[in-house]
Amino acid sequence: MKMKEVQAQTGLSRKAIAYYQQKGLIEPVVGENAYRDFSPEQVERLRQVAFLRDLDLSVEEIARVLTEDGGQAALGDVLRERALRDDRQRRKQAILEHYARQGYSAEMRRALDALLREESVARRFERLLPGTFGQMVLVNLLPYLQQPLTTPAQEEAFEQMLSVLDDMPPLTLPNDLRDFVEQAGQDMPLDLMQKTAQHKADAVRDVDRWLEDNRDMVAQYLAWRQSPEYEASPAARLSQVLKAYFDEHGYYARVIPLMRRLSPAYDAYVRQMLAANERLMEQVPQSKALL
Amino acid sequence: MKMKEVQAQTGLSRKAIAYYQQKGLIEPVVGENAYRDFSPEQVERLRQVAFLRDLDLSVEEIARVLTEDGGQAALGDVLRERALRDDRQRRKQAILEHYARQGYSAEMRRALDALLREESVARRFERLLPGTFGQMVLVNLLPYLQQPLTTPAQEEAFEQMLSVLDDMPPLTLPNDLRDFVEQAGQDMPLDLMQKTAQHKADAVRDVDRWLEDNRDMVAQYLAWRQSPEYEASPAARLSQVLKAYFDEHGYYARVIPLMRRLSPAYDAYVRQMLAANERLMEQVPQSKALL
DNA sequence: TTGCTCCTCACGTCACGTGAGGTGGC
DNA sequence: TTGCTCCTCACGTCACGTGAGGTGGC
Repeated sequence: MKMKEVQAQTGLSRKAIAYYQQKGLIEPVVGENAYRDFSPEQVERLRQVAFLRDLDLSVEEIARVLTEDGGQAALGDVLRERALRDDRQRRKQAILEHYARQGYSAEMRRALDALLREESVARRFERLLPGTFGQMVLVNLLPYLQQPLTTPAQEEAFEQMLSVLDDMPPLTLPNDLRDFVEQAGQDMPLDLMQKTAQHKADAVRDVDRWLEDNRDMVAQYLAWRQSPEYEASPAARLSQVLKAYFDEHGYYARVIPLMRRLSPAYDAYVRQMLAANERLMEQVPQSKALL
Repeated sequence: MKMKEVQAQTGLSRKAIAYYQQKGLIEPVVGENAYRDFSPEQVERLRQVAFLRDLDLSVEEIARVLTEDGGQAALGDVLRERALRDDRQRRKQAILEHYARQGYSAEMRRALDALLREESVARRFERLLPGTFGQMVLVNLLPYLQQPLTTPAQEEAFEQMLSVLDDMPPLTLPNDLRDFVEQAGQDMPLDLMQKTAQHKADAVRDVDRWLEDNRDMVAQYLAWRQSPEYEASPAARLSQVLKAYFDEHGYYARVIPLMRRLSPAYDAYVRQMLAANERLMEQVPQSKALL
């Protein structure tokens, strides 16, 4: 099939098609006269490209979504990124409405700064930890990023954190683990993640009480974690891969300390968590086996 | 104040500042050595530019918003455009989620096509009729644009309509009328417009009944329309200016007929409206004076 | 002289659009 | 030969970023 026909069938322009070819989305046969020849499958693919472009996916996102392998996971990533972005968009709209009514104020500027910090950190984590992970890690940090930075030292810590994140390579999972994560993430909407993070923060603030209230669950969890089923499950491997990744690229050694410097509240949270961990070891000695 | 200091105070980059200067947002004094010198007022203005850019307004939008005269109206325009855009965004997100679950289907393509038609018409009306007007005209057409186009003739009518709209010059109102429109539009959120349009369509479908139910209101309205207060009000002038604009640029002569060709439902609506008008003249003879 | 500030090009990004000028097919 | 299809440059868009290479101020 030649150019004109393909344009008619897909609704795409000559230039758009050439551009998608240049970006590697299709590889038509190029004849001796330099004419392109498109197979029906390529036309179908172009139809999909047009559809996804019309939904505002970037060409690069489309390339990821339309690969045989991991397309579903890539689509999940896009969907989740969009959900977060739309949420920020709404909050920006609210600030703008506020501005329309009251004019510029330093307070609005601070609110926007927090939003922008959130945005830049979000983008980094999306790059590093695709899929549900990026979001989970992010959701744990977001509440602390929303507080205003008051000292230059805090701002510097923030900038340093960004550049550390920029220097980290993205986590790449073997195909089976990636699919496992994607599956697990399917039923994990954003608000549930946020609730879980909140719940964890609450638990950490008063471990003894939490242990009291959840004794059975803790026992079950520990049993599972030490069971052969767990050892054989993708979850176990995933956990190891993650730990190794975070260790190797200085997440614990560099990112966490910078977060603690820029947010006193996060610092307090980490200290509570460390203390909580110790209490857990004391109260539930079997948990030591998890280290 | 020199470059470095301005960058520090505003958080803007050297290049961003130069770009805003090039676009005419600020005009610093340029000395003999080609060094720029910024006044405190210009720095304050740059702060506002930075704020609005961070809220994703384009530089051109910012230029309109930050003019002495009509800035408030321009900001209102931006706000309303964003509200419509966000709404379309959400519907795109819904289609994408649908795609993620079920894969590509012709039905989804049709739904998206309707959305895109809406988008391109919306953009045209935003250009032609800024402020609340564009939205009001648009909201009246949207329900009909959402239906699928089944014949090539309908698609052609749509394309022609777009090019007619592209050839129309934007309506420019004198300052006082523009401010009047902006004031009136303040308390007119989108959903109210949609309800009003729906109510009008219902009324037109059964005029006699509507006249019956609203006899008092109609009488009051007619009295007002013929009162000297109305004649002296901005509303009267506005109505004349609008009619002249629509007449002169072929809205009645070209756009409406094309809409009727592309949407049978709209055609029916227009015919009902014409009939309703005649009934109105019969039943309420005073209404003829409005012609 | 040195280190810092500031300047002006020039080129790149993203997803194409808009021609200009030329060739191939029927 | 004519009209149509297809091609390859080249340049533009938006809001800057990233240098390179040069000058001014203290």
